[in-house]
Amino acid sequence: MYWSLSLTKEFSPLPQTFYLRNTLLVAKSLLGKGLFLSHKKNNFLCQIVEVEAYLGKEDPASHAFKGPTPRNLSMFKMGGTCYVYLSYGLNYCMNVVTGIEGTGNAVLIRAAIPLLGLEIMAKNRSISRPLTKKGLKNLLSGPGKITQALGIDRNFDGLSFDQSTFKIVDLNHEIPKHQIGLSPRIGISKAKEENFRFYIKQSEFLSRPDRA
DNA sequence: ATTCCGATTGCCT
DNA sequence: GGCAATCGGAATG
Repeated sequence: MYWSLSLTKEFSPLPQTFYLRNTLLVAKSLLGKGLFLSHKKNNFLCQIVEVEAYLGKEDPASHAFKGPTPRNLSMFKMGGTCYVYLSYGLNYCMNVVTGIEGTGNAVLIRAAIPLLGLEIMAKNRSISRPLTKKGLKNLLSGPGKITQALGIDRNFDGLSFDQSTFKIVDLNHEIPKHQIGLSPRIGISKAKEENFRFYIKQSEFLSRPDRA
């Protein structure tokens, strides 16, 4: 598939109603969607292929489990808000807040296919060109890689995904149910058994291989 | 004031 | 597969 820059300008942000649904459903629905960012004269577009759901106060693995704090405050905003936090003191991770205000639900964006702005992404990721096929797969294959590639940091925390310069859009790539994989979430120590990670099966852009 | 530890990544063996 | 890097929020003294 071929994407032109002018084409991306026609994509509208997803309506807020998209985010005001069951978090697991929103997580699944985010697969195949596009993340667009226009930042410092750079235009980025990528397609989400892997996410994880975190179920607010009910979920021991969620940052929202113990209620609002200065760090997780934006998790408790209205669905469609961006929550960014610093992970391990090194990497930023980006979430999509879901549900109504105060619930603290969110979906972590874990991996994506780079579509526009590849050269700048590689530069931001300190990957020396040329961009090989392997390099492409490595560009956004992890939550910290995505934010680094797009230049997303805590300044994006609390923003809404409905702006012309920062939005999640429908790329009209509907993912058939049988192509959606389920697994436990990665890197957590609590609620390990829950299958709240969703990914597009056989995608080469996942944070880890899809082993069947 | 101090300690603990994590929704990660990349480099080394 | 193992482990260091590096930061700040949260818990503890």
